[in-house]
Amino acid sequence: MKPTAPNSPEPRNLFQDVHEVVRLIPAGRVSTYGTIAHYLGARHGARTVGYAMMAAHTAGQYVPAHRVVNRLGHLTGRLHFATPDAMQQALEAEGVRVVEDRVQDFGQLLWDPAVELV
DNA sequence: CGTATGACCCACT
DNA sequence: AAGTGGGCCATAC
Repeated sequence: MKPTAPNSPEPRNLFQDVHEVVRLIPAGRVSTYGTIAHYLGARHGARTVGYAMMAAHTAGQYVPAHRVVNRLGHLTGRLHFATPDAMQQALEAEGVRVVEDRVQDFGQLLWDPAVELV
């Protein structure tokens, strides 16, 4: 990869934090980029969270990126999965109803780490 | 080494 | 009230 700085034993990039938070999302629940970003303390970091999702496949651990949607409950990243329907099928497999790439009862299924994770 | 791109959200005019 | 631009991190060429 790339040689890290001599004083950086653990490069805790924001991407790593995002990946870890996403991994904490329980099955059957969904979260949003803005919510995670806000939890990390980055008001304008929502975009960075989205970038982290795309780079999720670079993480050593599995990241349930299918449980992360935009604030509108829209499956924005469905085209980035192995198949266009992989995200929707994964959500439905967990009991999440998805219609036209839109999560039903999104407000109820929304998982906020700052609230649920106390 | 510098430039460009990529799953978004909020604030301002 | 609606529309537009700005702000952020990391990786690849």
